[in-house]
Amino acid sequence: MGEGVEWGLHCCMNLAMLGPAMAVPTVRLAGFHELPVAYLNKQMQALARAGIVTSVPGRGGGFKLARDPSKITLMDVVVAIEGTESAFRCTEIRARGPAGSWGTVHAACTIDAAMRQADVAWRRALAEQTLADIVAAAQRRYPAMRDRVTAWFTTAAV
Amino acid sequence: MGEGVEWGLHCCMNLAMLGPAMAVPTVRLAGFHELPVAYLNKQMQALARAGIVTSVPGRGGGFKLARDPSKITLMDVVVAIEGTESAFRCTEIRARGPAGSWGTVHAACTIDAAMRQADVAWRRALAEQTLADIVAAAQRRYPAMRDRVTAWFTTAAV
DNA sequence: GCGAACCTACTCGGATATGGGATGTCCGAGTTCTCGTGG
DNA sequence: CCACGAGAACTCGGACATCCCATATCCGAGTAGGTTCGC
Repeated sequence: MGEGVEWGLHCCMNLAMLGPAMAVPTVRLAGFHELPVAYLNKQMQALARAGIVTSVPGRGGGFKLARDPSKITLMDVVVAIEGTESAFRCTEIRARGPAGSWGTVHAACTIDAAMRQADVAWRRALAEQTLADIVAAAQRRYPAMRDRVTAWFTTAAV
Repeated sequence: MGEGVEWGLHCCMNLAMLGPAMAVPTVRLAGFHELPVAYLNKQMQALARAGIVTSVPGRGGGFKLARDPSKITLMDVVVAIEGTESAFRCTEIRARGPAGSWGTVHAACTIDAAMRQADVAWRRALAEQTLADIVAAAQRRYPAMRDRVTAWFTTAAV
């Protein structure tokens, strides 16, 4: 799984804490975690295309969450950045070789079905957790987090 | 996810249908699905190292399942070939940047916990299914499968 | 003082290089079967 | 006919190339805000 997923999740988490009022440019989002600016921008574009964040162009622009954090699941973010394909991809090797002419290919591959079942379980687990849940959990452990984050992001750049 | 996982699963499935008596060389396993011989051999070595199959050297040798198919889970095969690392890897980007000095790092990352939870669900789904289950399911759809597979593998090479 | 036009700086957006890991290939060590030979 | 030994062929096992995608970077189009000029 790509590293950009982690970045996107953390950035979305920060945007969720900041609220939908202010737009944060990529430079600041990257600076908060010391990430490569241009590459993070690429991930943010993916999030924008998926409709998770909205981009505000021009001076004073940036990114902000497109909808309430309780309406954004981890699944949404992962799919937006990593793509919709499942980890396991059945290439139907049954069709190649001697067994290809046996007629067994006309129905679903048993192995593919099993792997797909596991993939569904994974997706379901991700879809059950929203950004709001994550923020709430973090807030429960570090009550001062939101204040410190908002303080840093609203402060003028160093 | 690597393509070798699919190959390894199908090969294990074939070995399960053939029974533990005969050892099948890589050439035949590859020929059944028209796969690159040497590269499949690499995957089989991984399965051997993991103790899923046992290798028989010398003429007439090959690979055979190390234990009963009901004792081999899909999880075992996937881990043997793909490795034990989970898809998502937390690099602790919280520690970098200004938030690194806030002391929030001393506890687990909330995002990592959520992703890990999904990963556990995936692994659990894979661990619940054994090779015997897969073979039984396939057999249920194509009752003649085992016979045809054994027939092909026991027949002298073309 | 007020408004408008211009200009600058800043932002996103997509097109463009680069490196590491999966993919693919090769040859050597070791074992087993086979064939020939002698008793 | 049987035992035995040398040979050959076949197998796994790991070391060696190659290709593709994730990573990383850059520059251009476009916009908001600040500035200046005119009234």
